[in-house]
Amino acid sequence: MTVKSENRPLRSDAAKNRERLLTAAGQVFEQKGLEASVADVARAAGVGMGTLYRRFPSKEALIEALVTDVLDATIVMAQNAAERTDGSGLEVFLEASGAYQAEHLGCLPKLWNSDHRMVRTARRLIADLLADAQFHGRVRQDLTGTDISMLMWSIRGVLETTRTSTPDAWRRHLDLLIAGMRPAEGSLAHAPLSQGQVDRILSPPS
Amino acid sequence: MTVKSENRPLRSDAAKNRERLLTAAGQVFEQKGLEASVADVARAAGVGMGTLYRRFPSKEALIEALVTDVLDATIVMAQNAAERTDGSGLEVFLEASGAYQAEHLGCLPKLWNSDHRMVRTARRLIADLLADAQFHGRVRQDLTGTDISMLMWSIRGVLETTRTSTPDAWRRHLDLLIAGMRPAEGSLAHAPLSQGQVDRILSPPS
Amino acid sequence: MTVKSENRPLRSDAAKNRERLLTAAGQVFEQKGLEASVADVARAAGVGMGTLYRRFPSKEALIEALVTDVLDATIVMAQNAAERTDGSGLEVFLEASGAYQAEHLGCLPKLWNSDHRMVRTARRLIADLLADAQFHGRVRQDLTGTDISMLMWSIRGVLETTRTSTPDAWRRHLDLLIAGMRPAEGSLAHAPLSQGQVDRILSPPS
Amino acid sequence: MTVKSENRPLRSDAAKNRERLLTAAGQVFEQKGLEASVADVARAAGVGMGTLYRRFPSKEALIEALVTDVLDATIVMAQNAAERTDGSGLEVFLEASGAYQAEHLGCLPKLWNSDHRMVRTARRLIADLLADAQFHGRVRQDLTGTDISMLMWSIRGVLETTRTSTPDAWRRHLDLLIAGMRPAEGSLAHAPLSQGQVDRILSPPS
DNA sequence: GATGAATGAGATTTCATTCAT
DNA sequence: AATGAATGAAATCTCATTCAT
Repeated sequence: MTVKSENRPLRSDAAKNRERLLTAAGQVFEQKGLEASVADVARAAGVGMGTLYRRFPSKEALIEALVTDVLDATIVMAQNAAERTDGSGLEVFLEASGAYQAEHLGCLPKLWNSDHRMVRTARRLIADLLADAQFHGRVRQDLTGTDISMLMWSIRGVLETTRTSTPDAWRRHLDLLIAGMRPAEGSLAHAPLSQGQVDRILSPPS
Repeated sequence: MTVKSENRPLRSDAAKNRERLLTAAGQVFEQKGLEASVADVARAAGVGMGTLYRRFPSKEALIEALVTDVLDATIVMAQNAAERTDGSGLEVFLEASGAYQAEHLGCLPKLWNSDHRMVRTARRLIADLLADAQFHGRVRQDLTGTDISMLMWSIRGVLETTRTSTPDAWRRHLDLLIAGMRPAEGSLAHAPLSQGQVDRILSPPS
Repeated sequence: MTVKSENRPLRSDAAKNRERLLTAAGQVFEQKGLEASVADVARAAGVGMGTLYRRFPSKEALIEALVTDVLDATIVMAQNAAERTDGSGLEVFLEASGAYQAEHLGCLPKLWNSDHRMVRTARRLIADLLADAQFHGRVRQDLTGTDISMLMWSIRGVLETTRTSTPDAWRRHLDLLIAGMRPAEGSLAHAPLSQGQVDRILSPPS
Repeated sequence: MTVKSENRPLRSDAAKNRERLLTAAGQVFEQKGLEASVADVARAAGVGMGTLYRRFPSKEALIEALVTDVLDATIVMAQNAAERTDGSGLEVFLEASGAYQAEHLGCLPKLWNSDHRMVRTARRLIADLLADAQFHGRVRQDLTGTDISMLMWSIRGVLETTRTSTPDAWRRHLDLLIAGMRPAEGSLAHAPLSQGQVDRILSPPS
């Protein structure tokens, strides 16, 4: 499900190196956390440091590429979920996206944290899923897109702690979250975040 | 709400420095994350490096002291909440503890993550609050203590991202979580974590 | 007489740096003692700290490499001395090894102190030299290999103090030691150390 | 056998602290080497750092005081040995002084290394013992006082390695040294050090 | 006079990044 | 284009010495 965002196609061996590096980075960061050294990544990928730095100009760029891959996949998952016609798309998406994240823990700490171009795309798709779920009466009317953003952070929080020992723990938590989303008497006590607030969270005015 | 666990009382100047260091550490780690250097902390506290290391034998110990302070406070909050007689103690506690964490973001990434002695104390108190809430019919019967543990990780996840820009965002998320805890038809799709699983998460067999 | 024990050969520039580091370390430690900083060594070698630590994973490893070089040479000297057919090999060896140590003072304090694999090899060769010398009647019968071990510690003791000012002083002391080894009436008042005792000295049971 | 060299007598509690510090320093340095921290010494002596620094202006001074104590005792031992009328004084002295050093390992590395005022006193006494031994024909005529100096460094070298595990090993080595000192055919191959050379060793022209 | 807390320079070690081969 | 050696700034931690209590 890895996707290249480059315009010019890479030479095939170069592309292969890129894949190997990303796979290795995912595994290494999953095991040792993002503090793992780039040398570890290069070794795991079986390439030299120079090759790594030829593909990715910095460690940060390498991590961002991992994030991009996950976002890419997320968008696809949202699009697939949109094909549901009974309003269950949102739930299907949340479960698919949770599963995908559980298998790509390497970049978890940076996920849903930065103002990635693709985050906005994903957000629009998710907003549609939410509207559809509300239209079908599957979730309460007072939910907004920003609530779903928080929900992603929430799942990430669970995954961060349960990562290794209990890789399916997040599913139980998602059950609880979905239960909370179901229509019910009254409305939530606090107002939702505005979209602008979330924007400011992701790219602080500095 | 800071509490000394030492046996011998510290000399007054030493105690003052200890407080200054913890405060400074909280602020520095809140701003720069736990990767901030201890030199930064010492400078912020206005003391030399040696003083920091006299009080805390390692960076890790310094962080743990921050965690301990939060856990200490959490236990007190749980005890206070237990005085509610209408089963609302759990909710009161979650809201109080969320507010406290939002003001002590410095040690967030290590919170609810390690097998601290006090975590077990807190867990017992929380289990009582949960049982009381269930007894009064305020929350669904199929919840267990481990669900509340995950709920804490979840809130931490939200706080981690919203920390600076939107310090109250977590409240809205807690609304959703509490809504999910309310009694409802059927039971959650997945089985809860066993206590043993959570134990293994916090202190992995290595 | 430096010998690489690595399996894969080093790239030429790396090998050159390795040599430069060992030479520099020998000189710096000789002048300032083993407490000299590794930064001093790196500077003397004209390389960065990172290079030093790429070659030697710790200061201790660097020192051990110096020791290994000396032991390597010592073994060769013992083997050469073994070609003597008149029983003078032991004396030839002691004088050669003394001279070599006098020129490699850098690692003196760690020499003959640790349970290096090569120490055991050297010990066997020296035991042969001793037996041969005894067979030819050049040294007293009640000497044992452990006496020669002590003799090495003894020469090291003299070198430690006379190192800089009087680099040949040890020769006079060796004269005295050899005189003491010559056959004579009676036997030495105290029993020799057992091999086990020396083993325990070099690798204490902890 | 500890001796004060101060002119003005110390107040009794001050003197007691001095003793406690020296005893503690001896033990700590014996166990951990001279790299042990002064805080370790202060703790072992049961006094504060301030007290230590009131008695001894620096770590170096503390070590020198240990050395002074040993030299003091050495002089006494040399004087006692001088009462022998059969020329055995030198041997008696060497054995007594070896035993004393074996029990005061704390300052071993600095012993016989520096140009202490008392070293010259000791040296004169030892020269007398040597002359007497030579007069009685117990040791060879071509020995000089500087040979005995080297002999002390030699024993120190043995003690440095055998310190803990085999506290009596040096006795066997002294047997060998004494055997080497006995009158024999011919003379030692190399010339002895001059007194000036030894002086330069102990206080290098810098 | 004694205490032990505070200091800060300096030691070892790591690692993102660059560059010679 | 690929390799991995070199770099050196920065991090954690120690410890001889000073100084407030």
